[in-house]
Amino acid sequence: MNAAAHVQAEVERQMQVLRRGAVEILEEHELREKLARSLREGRPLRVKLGMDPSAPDIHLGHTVVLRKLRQFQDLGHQVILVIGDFTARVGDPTGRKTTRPALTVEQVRANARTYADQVFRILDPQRTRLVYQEWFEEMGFDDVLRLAATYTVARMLEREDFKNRLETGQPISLHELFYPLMQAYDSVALEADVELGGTDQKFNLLVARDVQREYGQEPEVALLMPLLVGTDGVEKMSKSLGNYIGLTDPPGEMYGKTMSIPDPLIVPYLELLTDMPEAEIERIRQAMASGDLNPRDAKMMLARLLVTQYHGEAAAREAEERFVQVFQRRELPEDIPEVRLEPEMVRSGAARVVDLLVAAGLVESRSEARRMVRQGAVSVDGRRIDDEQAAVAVSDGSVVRVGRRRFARLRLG
RNA sequence: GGAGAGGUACCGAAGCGGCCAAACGGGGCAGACUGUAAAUCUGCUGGCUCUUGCCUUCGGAGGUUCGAAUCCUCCCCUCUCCA
Repeated sequence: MNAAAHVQAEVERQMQVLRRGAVEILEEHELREKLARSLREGRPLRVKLGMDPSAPDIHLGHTVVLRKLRQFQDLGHQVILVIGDFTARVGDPTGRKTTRPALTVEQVRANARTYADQVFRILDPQRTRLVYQEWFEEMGFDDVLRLAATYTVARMLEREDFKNRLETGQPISLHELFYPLMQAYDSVALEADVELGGTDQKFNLLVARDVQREYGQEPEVALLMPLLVGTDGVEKMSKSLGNYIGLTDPPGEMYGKTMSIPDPLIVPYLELLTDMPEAEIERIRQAMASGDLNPRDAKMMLARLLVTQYHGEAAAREAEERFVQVFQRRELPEDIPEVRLEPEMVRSGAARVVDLLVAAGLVESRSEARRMVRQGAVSVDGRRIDDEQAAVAVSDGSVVRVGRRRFARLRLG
């Protein structure tokens, strides 16, 4: 095989890896050319990802793109993470019905640090550059105008977010129109070869290509990954919607949350969040469709893979055992948090339910405690309590349970 | 600069002097059913007391009234049309 053929084969191999899960690559042939040139010249591609430092906690939704970056790294390329410290002070309008609040410099820096910690659970630090948007600090007004001149209002309003907000009478602050331009300029400043983003970033990435051209650069390739649907099965995963699985969630929680996702999410999750080979995913998909595989078991496989990835195999095994014990067999977990009761709460071996629930921190208010009791969600030592006034017999080690998943073990004296 | 419309609980949205802690829908929580899936059914969804009431809540600050989410004044914010 000659050199050219080698390059060709390697390009195809890389393309196959990079295409997994991707919704769209703009343009695919450009990526091929860039990869080929990179191989010929021995120069890694500069792959850019902008990170919004307004939400410091990373969840599995973010990892879809991060994992793709990791694949680039494993193929020998260079990743540049742009902490959007400057744009965070502007506020990204993406997917928002209203304007995001601007952050202070201190908030942004603090968030960026916690962000970085989590990011390196996925990325290879050796092949990652972490940068702030320093180039904006020294831009003069003439530079800003030059940037602004690269785009027209009409084109800016093509963007769906803006269009929707305009049509539904939602406010759009003037400065928000600058966000796509600023993100685009990042690519100019870094001379990015490739930029990653969720499909919601499509507009921004397209603007970046245009703006790069305006500045005489070769446009970057935009690689769009799907937005991960959250545990509710409807909305995209996000912290504010509460439908997320956090990277730092403890093993048990990570396992449990995964088990609560709707069935249609199993395959996409396997595809986007694990390294399971595509052929195997396809087998699982068919087995579920034909009824040979209970989706629950596929989900358990998924949950185990995810917990293994972030907490190790031992933790995953343990999480699974606990899950089976508590939720499938409805037994008590081993590690119930203990709560010490004030002696005066217990009179002749009994205490009022409401007091118990509040003292154990299982409910947020006395009213909620009453509601829970009325709805039959409360049990003490396995006996359901249905009278909110009841004084319940408790002893050292008694277990109070609210609903399916809230427990407390009482300690007296 | 001018003329209108509007800001209600987690979200959407009724209410327009007392019967409003505030209809209805969504979401969330709990129960039944289950695979912590989906679908379905039922209930709950400000706090404190405990069922009688009390306290906080309807953009903000004042005011009128026995009594205001509802009326008045000023302020803040948003939208639409005109210039």
